[in-house]
Amino acid sequence: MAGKKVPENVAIRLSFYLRYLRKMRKEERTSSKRLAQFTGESDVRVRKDLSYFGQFGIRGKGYEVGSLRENISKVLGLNREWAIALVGVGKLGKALLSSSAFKKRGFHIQVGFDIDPEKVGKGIGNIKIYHPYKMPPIIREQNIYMGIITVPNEATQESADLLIISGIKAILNFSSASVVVPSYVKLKNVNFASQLEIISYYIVNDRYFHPLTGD
Amino acid sequence: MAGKKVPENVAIRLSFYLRYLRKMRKEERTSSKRLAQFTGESDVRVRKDLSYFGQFGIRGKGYEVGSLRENISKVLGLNREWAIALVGVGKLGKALLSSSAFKKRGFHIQVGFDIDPEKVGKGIGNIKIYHPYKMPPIIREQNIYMGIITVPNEATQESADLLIISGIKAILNFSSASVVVPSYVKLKNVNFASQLEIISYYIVNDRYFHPLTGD
DNA sequence: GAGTGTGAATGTATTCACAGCA
DNA sequence: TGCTGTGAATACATTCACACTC
Repeated sequence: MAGKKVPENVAIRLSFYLRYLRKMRKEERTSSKRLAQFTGESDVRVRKDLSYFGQFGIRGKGYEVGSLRENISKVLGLNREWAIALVGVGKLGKALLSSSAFKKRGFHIQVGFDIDPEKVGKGIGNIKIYHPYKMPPIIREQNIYMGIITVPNEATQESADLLIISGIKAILNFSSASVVVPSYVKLKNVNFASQLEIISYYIVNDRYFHPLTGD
Repeated sequence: MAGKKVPENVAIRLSFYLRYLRKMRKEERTSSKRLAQFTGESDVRVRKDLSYFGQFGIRGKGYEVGSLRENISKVLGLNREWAIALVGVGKLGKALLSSSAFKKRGFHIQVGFDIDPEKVGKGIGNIKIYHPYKMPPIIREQNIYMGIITVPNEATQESADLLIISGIKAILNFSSASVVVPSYVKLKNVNFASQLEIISYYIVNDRYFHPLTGD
């Protein structure tokens, strides 16, 4: 927005600030200090992060909760509804479908795809399941920009390819296979095993590195 | 390990390198260039990342796949089995239980906890479900260091607290509620809604930022 | 010649220190 | 006085350039 260099992963922090602000339905005002405490950041960092996108506070007073919530939402692109396609309606897919966290934030899984003939044609909740070959027309018609992949590893790349030719803009990949996408498509990998590997690294390296001498 | 300053999130990249090396069961040798291509990094970065932990390659030749795989595994603490406790055996919890990705990497979900009387006492696959009040003795006896939380938001903090008094060292939190943990406990949040918010940010900001002039 | 390993240089993110406003 | 907002200083991560070894 402003002409500043915006740090690469400010988005994840904004998302955290927002989570705090959403809880504060009661309070009128808050401060960078309180935001910081809650999110585990420093107060300067909170102010700096916000400053990349505008001047949302009042000097001496703090931030007005409601308007800050609005402003951050706008920066994150959450002042609208997002329609989502789910590819792979297995256990994980179904778990995501039933998650209320999405709907509350304006993310609507609107259609599902699966090759299982048992599932195709049926509906789960109020979404319909189609065979993947129907992706392009359906995704185009419904103005869907985001896709979630929860298929077995072997099917990951082809699922991504189908989403891409359907005109999707971003993919959230839950499979542990890696995917290649053209640079104009945003890809985010959420690999559960990787998460545990990282945790493992932190645990064992705390053992190697002496707790007092630091690194 | 060595006296170098190790970058904060080298672990996630190591985890990616490893994924590539695991696929290469056939090949004997590889190079930083090929690792880079596959993982979307630069070859220098690959070499630098590896150099923080030792000298694993041969000048002029490259890396021996098997030994590099071993070395990275050791750095990540994957040359052992990790026992895991699962708190919350709902849809997501069950999806994780049935995921083969964990077992293959030495992560074993060994026990589950849930307050639902329907589930307590029964087993799913070959793990048993207990009431949460049993956490401390069970986790201690079974040498469990990692906990995964997949409970509703309201129950998140108390689940974490129980894990912590049971002596857990690290927590992977799938709930969208934020948790406070003492500094000696590693916490990793995997919040699905956050992931989508970040994607949303990338999509809308690509619109603001001109595609050619860059940022 | 091919490819690793690494100090030095550059680029990016964070923190400091303080000016400015309610 | 209290708290935001921000240029300047510092710390950190990445990339460059090249010495080194097979």
